Amino acid sequence: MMTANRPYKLVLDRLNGVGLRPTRQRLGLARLLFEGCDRHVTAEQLHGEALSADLRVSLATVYNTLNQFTEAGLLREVVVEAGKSYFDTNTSEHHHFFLENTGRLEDIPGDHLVVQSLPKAPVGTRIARVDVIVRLVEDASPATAPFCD
Amino acid sequence: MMTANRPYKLVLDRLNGVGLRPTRQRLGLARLLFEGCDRHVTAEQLHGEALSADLRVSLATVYNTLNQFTEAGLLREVVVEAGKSYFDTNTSEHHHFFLENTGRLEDIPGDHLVVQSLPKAPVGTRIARVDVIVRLVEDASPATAPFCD
DNA sequence: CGCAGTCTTTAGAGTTCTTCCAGATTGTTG
DNA sequence: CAACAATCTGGAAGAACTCTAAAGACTGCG
Repeated sequence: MMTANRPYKLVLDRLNGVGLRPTRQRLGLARLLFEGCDRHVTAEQLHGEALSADLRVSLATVYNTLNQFTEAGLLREVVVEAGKSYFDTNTSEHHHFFLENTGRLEDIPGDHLVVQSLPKAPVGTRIARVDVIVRLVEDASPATAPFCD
Repeated sequence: MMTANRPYKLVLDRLNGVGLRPTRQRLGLARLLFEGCDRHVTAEQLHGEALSADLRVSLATVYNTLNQFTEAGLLREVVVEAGKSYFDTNTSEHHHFFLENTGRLEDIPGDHLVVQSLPKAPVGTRIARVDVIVRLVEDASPATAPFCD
């Protein structure tokens, strides 16, 4: 009853949890990012959404916030195209489909993909992360619209 | 005996093979790229090398050439960092180590890495390529210098 | 060989994405 | 609520890349 009336509560806790001051801008952006299903956004996209949602925020702040959230482990950066960064709200270990035609990025569901027999890291280094991008191109038939992005 | 005295012959054939006019610039860049072992370079890097090698060529031409070689299948583009493109002279199917500290990109040798149980592509699409990046960070001990890049 | 005619190259301007800056604003703490 | 620090902002700056229009270099044909 109470929580239902306080939509900010969840994201607020999230910001406090990582020691980021809960400003109007950060709260608003966090709601856009974390309320609803997993998302993959660029800074420009998120900025556009923020303006549409009547959240006055500058592009510089969107960049700052995305980077801070990423450092704090709330987001994960995914690089698939030169000169563009995507931010993924799903920080668990998983991989991606990238639709080259449209620039859409999607999680590969479940554990449908396994990397077998990882090579050992060269001397003096250790593996920090393994990224797999499955690049897709549009086929003859039109794709169905997905729920999330 | 003869071929040993004509170092340009191999790259010349290569350019002719893909229908690119063998200009001084393209020949020079092709030699830097394809004579010697497999390489991973950025446009700026290659431009620097060209100048050091007394090959007068503009940065715009380096970009043009790298893109043309890629379209022709002589190179493969690899994206690992936001806002930077690497070009790989090894066009066969393989994956990469990326050393986050230094920005070095290296091939993962042999078939030491296998992607198991690829998910099926979403309706209306088909898989064009699968990229695997194993991201490394430097450990305590210093890494040994590699032969190629 | 020589000269169209076409393809390439080039310097510099332009684009896009992102970060930096310095001053104004906001959140927090006592 | 004052004071201090953290944050936000628009605009300038930067990095990587592409575009443009004019000059230069190959190639094929005569």
